[in-house]
Amino acid sequence: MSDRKEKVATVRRVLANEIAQAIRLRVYRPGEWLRQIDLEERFQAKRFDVRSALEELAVRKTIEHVPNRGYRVAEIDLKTYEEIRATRMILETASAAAIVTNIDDEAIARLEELARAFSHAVREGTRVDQSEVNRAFHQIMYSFCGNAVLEETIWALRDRSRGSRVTVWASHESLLRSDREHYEMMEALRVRDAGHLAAVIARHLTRVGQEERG
Amino acid sequence: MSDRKEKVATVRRVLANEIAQAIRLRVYRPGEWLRQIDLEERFQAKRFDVRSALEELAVRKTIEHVPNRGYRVAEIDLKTYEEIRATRMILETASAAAIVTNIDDEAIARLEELARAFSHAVREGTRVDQSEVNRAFHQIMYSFCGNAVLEETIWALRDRSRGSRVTVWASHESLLRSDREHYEMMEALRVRDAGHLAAVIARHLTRVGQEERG
DNA sequence: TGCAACTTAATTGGCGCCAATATAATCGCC
DNA sequence: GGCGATTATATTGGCGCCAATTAAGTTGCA
Repeated sequence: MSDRKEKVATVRRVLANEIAQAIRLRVYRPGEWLRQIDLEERFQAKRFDVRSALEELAVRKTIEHVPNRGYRVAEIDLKTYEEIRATRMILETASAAAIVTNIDDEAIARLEELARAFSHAVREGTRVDQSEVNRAFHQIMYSFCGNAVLEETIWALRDRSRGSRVTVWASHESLLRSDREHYEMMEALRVRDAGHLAAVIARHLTRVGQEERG
Repeated sequence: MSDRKEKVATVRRVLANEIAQAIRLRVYRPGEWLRQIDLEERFQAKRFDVRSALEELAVRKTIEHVPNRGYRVAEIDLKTYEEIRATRMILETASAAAIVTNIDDEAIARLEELARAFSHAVREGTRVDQSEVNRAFHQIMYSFCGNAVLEETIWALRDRSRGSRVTVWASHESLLRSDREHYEMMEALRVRDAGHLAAVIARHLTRVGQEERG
């Protein structure tokens, strides 16, 4: 409508997101150094833009900056991981109420699709496939919390916890449980049961944290 | 202890914090343009560092970047302000429980001091004095939530909401209420009443939001 | 006098060069 | 042959220049 808040997609912003995606896709793994020359070639970008993008990601804590050494994919320690998990727990369970009131049937249908896609990925997909489908599912769900800032904050935290060396789904059993929980979440959404939705989300996050230690 | 996670204070990071502080102190007001040449002189920094610092603040959403126009102090709209408030509400009330269990007498004594300093600032200080003392009070309190990530997240949101054009304490009456609430929070801390602490925090945030509209 | 086109001034931002630094390789000594 | 010192190589990062862009100022015309 108005030209007020037009989001300007600068080169560095786009590049930062591309690199962030590559990190999610495990092209670059936690602890790995991101050499500027490689990035220049891979993304066909100028050196300056690469540096800007890396700086942006460092501010977002996706990567870590070591002066005169460069940038590497953040490798978060267990303590920080637990802290992120706890903070996510607070925000994600709190958003359940708003999601339940705002969600519509069309969105639930899209979630249904993604839940099935996840079931499929569990059987024949790669870890990355599973992770991306799972991401898409939650992206739709949280987009209905009706609070852009809350949404951003949740995703900032989720992206940060990617830096964990431990795999998110440690066992195949936990993958199957995540799978079932997607359907359980949708059931809670259909009957507009905020408490139930929050409970499923909490259970999911708790489980992930516990498997780590065990 | 270990040299592992040594926080490196680069020039740009220090400068970014200095500029952020200047914004908090209302040296630069919401909507105002930050000219790079001015910043160079004021902070005795090289142009490149100024630009890096501005980029960092833009990523942190403290300022806003308009290509070929420059950077200006973010001027958040009412909707975003409300969203930040709602998110803060979630996080800050949720941290009450941990604060209550972790706080010690020495910290409460320091809070007592700051609460008195605030009372004093209400009577004879400037808006900025009041704001900074208030900030110090909450900084100590939230530092006892035992979760560095949660703490960071809370402060990121608080700093973002500074960009609001509306004054935080609209009336003198609301200032007095904030003043009283500091003592009420300490009382809750002394008797280890998490519920009460959360309630005071919630009341404070709700009130601030309501005065805006009214 | 008001408005539009043009000129001038101020400001931002892309970019490449090279010095500073870290890492790897080589060499020499024990 | 192992290990420390030294040289060579690779990589990062500070910085200044100038083109591109925008804003301000000025002139001319209706």
